[in-house]
Amino acid sequence: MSRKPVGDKRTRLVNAAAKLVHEQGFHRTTLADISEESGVPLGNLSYYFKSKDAIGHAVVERLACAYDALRESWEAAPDPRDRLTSFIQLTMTNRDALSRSGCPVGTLCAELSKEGGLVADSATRVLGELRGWIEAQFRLLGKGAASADLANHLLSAIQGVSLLALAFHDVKLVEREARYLQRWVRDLAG
Amino acid sequence: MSRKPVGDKRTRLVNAAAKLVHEQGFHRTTLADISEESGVPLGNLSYYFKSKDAIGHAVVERLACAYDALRESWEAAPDPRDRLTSFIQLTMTNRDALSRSGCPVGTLCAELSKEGGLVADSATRVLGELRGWIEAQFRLLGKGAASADLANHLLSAIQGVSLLALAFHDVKLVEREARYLQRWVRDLAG
DNA sequence: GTCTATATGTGGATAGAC
DNA sequence: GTCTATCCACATATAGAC
Repeated sequence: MSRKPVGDKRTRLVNAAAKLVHEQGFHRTTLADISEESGVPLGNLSYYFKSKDAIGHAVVERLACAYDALRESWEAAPDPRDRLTSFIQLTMTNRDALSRSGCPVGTLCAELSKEGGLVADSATRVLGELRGWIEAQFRLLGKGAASADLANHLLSAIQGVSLLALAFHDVKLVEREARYLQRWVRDLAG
Repeated sequence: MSRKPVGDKRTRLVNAAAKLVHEQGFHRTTLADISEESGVPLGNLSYYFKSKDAIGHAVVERLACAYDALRESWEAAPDPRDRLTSFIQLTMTNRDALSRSGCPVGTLCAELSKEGGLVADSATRVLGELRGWIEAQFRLLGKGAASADLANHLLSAIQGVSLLALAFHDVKLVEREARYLQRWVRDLAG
């Protein structure tokens, strides 16, 4: 019952692809890059994925699962305000990666939404699920019909500061905006 | 003194490249695309630009000039609050293009900042000039040391909503966030 | 299932005639 | 200055041995 280095090859491929796509973007990441990073020979990729888009889709599915798990952990808190605080705290925790490579979902949407396609659509869906969850928290806070706008506003702020942090390579931007948003959530009437 | 269709070839090339880069992104735009869009034969591009990066740089310079002109027009208003309102109004005016292709500067930064290089740096500089101008308006409003944070907050909101509008292909997002920000600027104490 | 070798297409850049 | 034809590198995808 011997075990290979880290998980099965499919998992290693998706992990490698996720890392590279986040750091370099989807177009700039080649199958050769993924092969090297994962240690799986180039020609073997096609056994696990029939195309580069299929790898991209698997990467997005992996992100979707990660966000599912995060939301579940945030829901351990009974107060929706605390849940939103946890969400904002995530960007604070990841501020180094954000200022280096941006938001893994947001930059993917920005890069691929212009051309459309399966990967772009699934990345947008991940963003949409997150937005829906945020909106639900505002609803629980009694914001009613304004909840959708508030969710878009919060997600915009997070995505926007991630983009600025990436462009200016400035961690402090995330720190300051996160503090700003934490106050904003705390001070919301309701 | 006969005249060619629209301006000299160099200008036509940059205009075509700007349009395509905005709509498709930098990597996905090929020299062949630019050749076709501009009507300038492929092999002739090298006479005007020595590389694709040189074209990208010219496109960003064109954007920088456009924003210079915009800021100058906004400064016709003596009240900094009105100037900021004009800035926010710009995204409202361009909401259709934003929801189709995102912010011309922001998406370029998102795409290229991960790899660095001349084009990424100049795109970031355009964003920085805009940020500096916004900060100056807040300073004129007496916001003092908080002006930098306020500028980053406003620019983040604009960039964030542009990204969401692009991902979800939803014009209404821009309309609602613009209204939100207009109120925010109007209600700022000072 | 795993891998080497390669086919096929495309993109950026250039050579050189006019 | 302008344009046609082409080179070369590289990326995706596949063929087929083991």
